[in-house]
Amino acid sequence: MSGMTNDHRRILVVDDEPQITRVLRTTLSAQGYDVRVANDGEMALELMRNWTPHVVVTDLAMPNMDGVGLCRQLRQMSQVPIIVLSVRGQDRSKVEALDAGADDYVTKPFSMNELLARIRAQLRRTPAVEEQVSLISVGDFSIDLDARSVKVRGEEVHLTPKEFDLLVYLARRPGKVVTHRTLLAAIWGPNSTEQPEYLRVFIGQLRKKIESDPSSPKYLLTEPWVGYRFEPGL
Amino acid sequence: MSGMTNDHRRILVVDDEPQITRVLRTTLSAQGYDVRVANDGEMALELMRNWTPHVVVTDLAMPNMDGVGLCRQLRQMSQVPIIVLSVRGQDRSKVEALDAGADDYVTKPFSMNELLARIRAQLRRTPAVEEQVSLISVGDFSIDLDARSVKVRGEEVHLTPKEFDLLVYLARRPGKVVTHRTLLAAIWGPNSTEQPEYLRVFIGQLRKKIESDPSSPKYLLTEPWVGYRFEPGL
DNA sequence: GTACTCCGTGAAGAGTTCGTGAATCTTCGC
DNA sequence: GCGAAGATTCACGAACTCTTCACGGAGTAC
Repeated sequence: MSGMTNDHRRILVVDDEPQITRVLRTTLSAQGYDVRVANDGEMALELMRNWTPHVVVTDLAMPNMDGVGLCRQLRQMSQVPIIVLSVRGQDRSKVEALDAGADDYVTKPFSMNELLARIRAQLRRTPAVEEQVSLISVGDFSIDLDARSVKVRGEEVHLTPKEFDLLVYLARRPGKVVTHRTLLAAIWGPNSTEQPEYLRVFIGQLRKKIESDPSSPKYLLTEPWVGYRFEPGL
Repeated sequence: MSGMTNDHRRILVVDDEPQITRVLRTTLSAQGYDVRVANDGEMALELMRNWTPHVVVTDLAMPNMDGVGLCRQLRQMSQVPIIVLSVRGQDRSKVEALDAGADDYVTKPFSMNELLARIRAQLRRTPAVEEQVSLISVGDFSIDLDARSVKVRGEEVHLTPKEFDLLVYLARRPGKVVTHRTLLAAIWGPNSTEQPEYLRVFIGQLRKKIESDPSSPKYLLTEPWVGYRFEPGL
């Protein structure tokens, strides 16, 4: 394992106790990881939408939303590995967290070497290849994730942030139907999965911008009662 | 997590102490897992070649080849998740095992509930083969679960959500008779098993769409007084 | 033959969802 | 503050799906 660089591996640390986050931030940064800290679950979810870490390390006991709740919410929008830290060593806590979507559970006090090894074990499973790909090229579309620009049939179109996120999510799964619920959770966060009005509006906006005939879409297709599907031309 | 069946999930237990293997085999089998036991590393590797389990649970201290060595060997041939059990709680042992390729490390004595939860967490990452398959291909049918599209004899047909769910449920059990009650519970939920009229209507719709001669069905067959049966052509 | 239950079909009505335009609210730079 | 861009909310017609009902045929028991 030694000799491998940890550069460009992003770790999100979630904890409300500053002394914990300070230690974790320092140690993980020294290992070459890219570290950001959230003080509670809400903040963590917010960060997730823009930053997409490779591993989430979270405390169990937190104000607003506890670690278990955070696991559930995260699992709605992402497959990111989650490591839960806690002073509680009972079976019940462990089982609850693991079944809520956590991948590992470490009891405090823990050795930093152990945590680092467990993080490495999780990172081994996520190839990080997807993140290196900054250019999605499917059919008539060419999407630059870094520049956040989109070209359709060679022509550049301007998309707002939400429109862009929506298109990227669908374009990464060409031909696959994505349910309303999944889309809402991925773009607007797990709490907003009740109002599908967003989708209708933004799909409409997107069609106006990327379809040659918005009234009979060719790329952004509706799957009635289920969700939407992206078909790259040819 | 409850309600999910563990059938056809295979777990390989590696330990040289009979009292441990006996307990693990009994408990895991009771959970519905398919369990096999190897008494040392050599035997484990031998089993791996023919059996391909979904998870390996191994002791650390063993004759011939210890758990760390086994991890290294397994990683040469497989990506199977490995959970290491050990009485040794030192950092060094944990770090060594995890860096050798183990995915989790549980210190003895451990709670069986915790181990079960950790096994579930690992299994979540490696979906069973049958679930990975997003394409059901039987006889004249080709059903893409992700795209929610159905092809019959090469021709694409559009199905509504309920029709699609119904067909998928039957197509996953080709040749088997599914009772009215089971079908209703599966598609409409357990509460709506009182009105079998739904079935007649939707089976009729499906036949109109997928049968070449809906009046004498070839695929969707009626089993009088029992239920329906799906026969893939040829 | 008669009565009964189950199955297939068609169609009508109800109920949801979808697409669209526009109004309102928020955010951010100047 | 002000204005512009984007995000959110609302309303309404259209399109689609689901549910319900009625009727006739097929099979079974007596």
